[in-house]
Amino acid sequence: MPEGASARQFKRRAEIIDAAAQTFADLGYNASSTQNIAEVLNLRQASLYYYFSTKQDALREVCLIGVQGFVETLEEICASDRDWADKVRAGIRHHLLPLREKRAYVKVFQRDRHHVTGPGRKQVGAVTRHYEGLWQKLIEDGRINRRFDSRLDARTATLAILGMCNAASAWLDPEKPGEIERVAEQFAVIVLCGILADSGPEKRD
Amino acid sequence: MPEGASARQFKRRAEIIDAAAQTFADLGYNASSTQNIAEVLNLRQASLYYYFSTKQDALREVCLIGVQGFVETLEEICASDRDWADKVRAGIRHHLLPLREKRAYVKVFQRDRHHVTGPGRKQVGAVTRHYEGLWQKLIEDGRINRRFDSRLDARTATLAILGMCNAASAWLDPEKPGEIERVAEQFAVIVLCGILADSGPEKRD
Amino acid sequence: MPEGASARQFKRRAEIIDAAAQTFADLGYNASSTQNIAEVLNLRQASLYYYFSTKQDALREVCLIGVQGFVETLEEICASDRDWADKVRAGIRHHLLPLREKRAYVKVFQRDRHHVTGPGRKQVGAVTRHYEGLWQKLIEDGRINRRFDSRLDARTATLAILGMCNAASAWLDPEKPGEIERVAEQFAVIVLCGILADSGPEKRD
Amino acid sequence: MPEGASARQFKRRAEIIDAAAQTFADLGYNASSTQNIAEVLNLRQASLYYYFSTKQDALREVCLIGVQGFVETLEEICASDRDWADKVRAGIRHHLLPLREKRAYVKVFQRDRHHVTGPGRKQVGAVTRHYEGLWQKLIEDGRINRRFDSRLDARTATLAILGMCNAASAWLDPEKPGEIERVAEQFAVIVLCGILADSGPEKRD
DNA sequence: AATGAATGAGAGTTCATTCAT
DNA sequence: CATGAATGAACTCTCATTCAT
Repeated sequence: MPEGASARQFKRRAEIIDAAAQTFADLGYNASSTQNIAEVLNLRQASLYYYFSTKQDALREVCLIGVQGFVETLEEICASDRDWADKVRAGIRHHLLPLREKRAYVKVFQRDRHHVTGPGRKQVGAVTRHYEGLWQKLIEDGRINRRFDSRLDARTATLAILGMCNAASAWLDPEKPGEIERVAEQFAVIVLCGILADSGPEKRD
Repeated sequence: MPEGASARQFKRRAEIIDAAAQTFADLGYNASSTQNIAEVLNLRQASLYYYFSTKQDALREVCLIGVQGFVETLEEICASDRDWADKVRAGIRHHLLPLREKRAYVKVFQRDRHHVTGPGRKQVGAVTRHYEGLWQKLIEDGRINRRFDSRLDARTATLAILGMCNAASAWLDPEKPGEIERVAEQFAVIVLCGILADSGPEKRD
Repeated sequence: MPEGASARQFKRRAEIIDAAAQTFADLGYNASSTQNIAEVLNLRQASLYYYFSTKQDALREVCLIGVQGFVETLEEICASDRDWADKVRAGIRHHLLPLREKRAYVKVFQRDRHHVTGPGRKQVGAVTRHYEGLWQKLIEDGRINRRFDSRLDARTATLAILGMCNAASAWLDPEKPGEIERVAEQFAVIVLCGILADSGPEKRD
Repeated sequence: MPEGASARQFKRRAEIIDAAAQTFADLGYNASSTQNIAEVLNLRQASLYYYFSTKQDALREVCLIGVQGFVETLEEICASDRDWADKVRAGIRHHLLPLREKRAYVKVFQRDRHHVTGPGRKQVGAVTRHYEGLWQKLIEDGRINRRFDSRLDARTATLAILGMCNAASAWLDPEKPGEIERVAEQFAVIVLCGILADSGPEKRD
């Protein structure tokens, strides 16, 4: 059954890339040797090259999997007819959710994407810029529609939100049930309302 | 003039470490070769070892310079008798200000500190934890004193703020006059008040 | 044939260590570069590291092979019920015999053992001390049983004998048939009877 | 006073060479760095080159000092009208005596002389061969005159004696009063009479 | 008489990669 | 599929040596 064989192959390949992602996430791309990856898999170094042709290639693939879905999801959110505040809340939530299924990939993308060279570089860069652009447009639109504070600079706010969210991949424990949702909600509250308490009649700050 | 000689030595050494910081900041610690550093200085690679004994050592020194002052400054801010909101605002501001004078050092500290090994590792870790602890206490105290939102989890808020601020070292242009202050103020507004506009009588969110 | 493969591996590794032993014996450990070793084998220098992980490691292995058997053989000799003189004679003989099969290893052990560092150091030191101890006990016992001269200091005599024998690895030509046995016998005569001729009735010296 | 200055210079130079000898003796020539030597003297590395022009040069000088006197002393002994046994005894004694005043030099000569290259090599080799030749002649003459055992091979016996004596530089403690003389006497007894006890009427071995 | 600064050469070691099996 | 063996390139680090001061 060639199909079954192919499926098995496919799965094995995924395991290899998974090990690469894990290793890159733990040690960083440059500090990871192919030896490190092979050890995780109980494989000899040379055997890896049956699955990818270059360490660089593995990085590119890990990064691409790491961004996969971000753009589409955010586009859907933006296209929906929710309130802007809700869009931001959902945006944050869906920025963190992938940590559950592919934390290593996301982490590697965020930290090591700059080490992608060759043709993959542009691709990765383009996706990144596109994603940031979507966020920026979301903020900007919300501001123009007077839903967001008029003093805001959309780009700066975007980078603030993304900085906040990206850092989470370094400390958030995705195994802990409900943790991702909790953190996402906290982030959303901070971003939307700030940390100041509503202090009765007096306007804040 | 022995003093002049010693001062010259000191200055030269600073230049070397500066080049290391610059290189690490640009390429990342592991992707930086000592050769790269030497080229910046118009020096042969071997000559670097007259100034530091190990690439690791250079990293350690860069990282320590990179954190220098953060703790002290934040301690002063916390100890002052300002309002909590002002403390947070000042904290953010002084987290970004060092980017002006030693951006490379700060960036390296933030991104490559985990690659410090040996005795320096503990030192760097301790400072980092101390700094985070100060922030967390600041938030927590503000919350207990009902100045900050009671729904806040202090640790999560802390990591949110620091994530936001740290990311700035990757994109903020410290050469642009007033930029740091502008970004700091934007961050402060977001963190304190959120991005929502005050929309008249209706309470937000 | 996995067994054949394994045997081939084993043999190849032995060749590598052999080349290391040869090179160390010729130039001394510190004056031998891994390059030197590689040249003997018609291999690129980097390829050596497929077989051992460190030059130090190679030295350790060479040294251990160099001492291998000495202790066991001497123990057997001591345990036999020969006369003490015969034991000494046999001890000398079996100290020299290994030069035939593994001269380089023995030479390296004798001259460069002090350059073994790390965990191997203790091991090598222990074996050495054990071997010396056996000799010393042999001499001491012979003296106590009035077979050896009562004026002897066992430790000094031991070191005298070993010094004499060890030096042989520097000049004795083990290729020459019968040479080892000839030298061993000469040494035994000297050690046991001294060089003075029996001059009739008058006692010597 | 130029003479006083010159004398001081001379003395200083001797100190430098002394430090080199000490270091070579402790670590071996190849494992000794000029840095090691400088440390002993509380001097910077570069300063050494005021006193010798090359590490090789230092080795050559140390070696030459290490052999100095051996040939002359042995020649005198051979030329004297003592009995052959006495000559051997004196030869051994005067082979060990220099350990008292210049142990490091002797040790380096014995172990590292082969690392002398260039013009010094021949010189060192010639002295060595001359010294060995004197011993060999001494033994041979004794044998021809029926004072030494007729079964002896002079060359082998020579190398046996020298091996025994040379090894002493590795373990003999020259600080201990009387130790050198004691060891020399033990060696002489062994070499001349052997270790067997005189067992009454029955001839030994 | 000594030093600070620098350098060229080379050493040991690591590593991604290849290829025949 | 996987491995053993090998390699070229690069890297960090050491060291003897030089030279202006």
